[in-house]
Amino acid sequence: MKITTDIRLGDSREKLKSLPGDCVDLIVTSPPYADQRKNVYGGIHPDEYVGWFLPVSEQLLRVLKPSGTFVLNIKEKAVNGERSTYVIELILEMRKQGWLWTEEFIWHKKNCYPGKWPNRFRDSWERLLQFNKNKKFNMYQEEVMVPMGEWASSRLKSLSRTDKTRDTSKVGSGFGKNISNWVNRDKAYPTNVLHLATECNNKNHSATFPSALPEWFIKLFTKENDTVLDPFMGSGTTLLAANRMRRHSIGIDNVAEYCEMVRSEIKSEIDAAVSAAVAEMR
Amino acid sequence: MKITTDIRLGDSREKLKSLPGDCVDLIVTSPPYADQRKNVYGGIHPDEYVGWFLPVSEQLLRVLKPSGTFVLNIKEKAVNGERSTYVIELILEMRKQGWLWTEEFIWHKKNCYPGKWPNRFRDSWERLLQFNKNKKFNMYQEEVMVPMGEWASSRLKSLSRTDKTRDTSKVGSGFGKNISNWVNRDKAYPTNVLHLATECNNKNHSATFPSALPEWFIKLFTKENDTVLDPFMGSGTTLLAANRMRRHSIGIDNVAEYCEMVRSEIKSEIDAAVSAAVAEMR
DNA sequence: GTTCCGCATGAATCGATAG
DNA sequence: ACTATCGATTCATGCGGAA
Repeated sequence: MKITTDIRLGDSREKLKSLPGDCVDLIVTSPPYADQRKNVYGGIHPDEYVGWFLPVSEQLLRVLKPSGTFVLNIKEKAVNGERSTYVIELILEMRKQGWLWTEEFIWHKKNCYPGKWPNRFRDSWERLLQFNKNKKFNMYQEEVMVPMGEWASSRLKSLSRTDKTRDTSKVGSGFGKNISNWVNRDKAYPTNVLHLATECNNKNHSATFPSALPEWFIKLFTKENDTVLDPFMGSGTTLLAANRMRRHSIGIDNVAEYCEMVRSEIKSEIDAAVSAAVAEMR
Repeated sequence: MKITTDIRLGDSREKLKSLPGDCVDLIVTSPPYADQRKNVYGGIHPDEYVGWFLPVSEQLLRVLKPSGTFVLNIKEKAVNGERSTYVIELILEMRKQGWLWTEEFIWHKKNCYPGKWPNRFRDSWERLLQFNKNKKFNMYQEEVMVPMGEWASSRLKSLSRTDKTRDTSKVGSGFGKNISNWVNRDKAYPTNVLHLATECNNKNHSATFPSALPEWFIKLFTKENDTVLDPFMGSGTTLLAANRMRRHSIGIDNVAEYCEMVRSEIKSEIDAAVSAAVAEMR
């Protein structure tokens, strides 16, 4: 079966209306955060953020299948010495729309942004909010547990020197990591904390999150030939992962060159996969 | 100077009223979670939790010094397949009381409780909500620094051209302004994710948090002879840490045997410390 | 083939200064 | 008073080329 990739240029609030209802198995997205990435997107004021997002989530509720899942990657910024409240307000408002707030995963960023301030430390985590339409939804835990071997080993391969140093050190009042516990363990049960680095090596375009992030949720919440939607596609990390994993995908973005770029990357990945397959058959 | 430990038996909502205003430098507490530890605290229904807690936080706002900090360890439980919203509602209500929601730390539990559910993974993190009265508060960041990654030594050995030339003319982050600050630096500031085990060395008492947790916040937000308060003392982890670190402490609990137990543990720790000091002097 | 080293860059935040 | 812009501060990672 051919895997389709549907990329649409435009504002999600409008473009989503053209999709039929109950057509998507998984939504993974990272919308522009309030007042961030102004150069690319407009930049939404924190006070207006909830009102700006609710029309989108209303449409997402419509297009998601009853068995589907919505994963929202977001983090509130610190303004004037205080954390903004628009994210937690959004959770409350989305529940009024009919969403169930099923879970909150944590993305623990290994390499967070540097900086120093008199009243706070570096922010090294983001929220991964899970929403569902029903209490019953598709979840293929085994799929994540099997690749959990890869997951754990790739995590160990890059077990950074810093992690090791801080393990043994008593400085910092006994805080430290003990990831080495994972060695020699075949299967690991995942938890709701994901420990990943941001990919900061993208050439021209800022990747929102590492591809391991959507990959993990795609494995967990979909099977082959299901459909994944990202209404704020950006550089297309979610769509590329979906395509590689043989899931159909729909992406929406209001920046034309992003749409073009993702289209051509998808195409070149397909071409590469085809020629690899051909080479193997000979 | 003698370090005092003040343990009071009773309900926090009442007992806190007997404390003078602006007398506490740091509050660290882990209140009974909704509907849990029923046997001990009677259990508060999730729907009533906010209303139950607000009179306490109102008193805490009164007794905390303007330069002080309130650290609240809490996590919503999953009820009926959904995460309860009482924690985020509490944040919004406490802001109405006058609290600033300064930061949300994550306690990433190394070895969380094993288990498996059809629709969720193990919960391996808890919230550590930081509240303050003022934008300016005491914070001793140097006290909790962690060893820096090894990359630093090689980098500083030969200051790379990028570090020297990188300036704000490029988009975004301006590194390379004051590299001289970095020479001979071997420690880095921590982040807002705390990664430590759920050690419960309290043999037969309801497990709260590991002592490393209050220790870290006591280091960060107080100095010697400051005063630490735990309005839900339980087995006294916070008070014991404060006492060891030579901070005065106040603990409140409505279970008489907890109060007795903490008193006697504090006493035996002091006795042990005294005899160790005497032995050293001989 | 490994390991090592140099390199670029990231959803940042605060305070001061300017309009 | 209130917003907009600018400067200062700060780590850790994965990649690619070299040893």
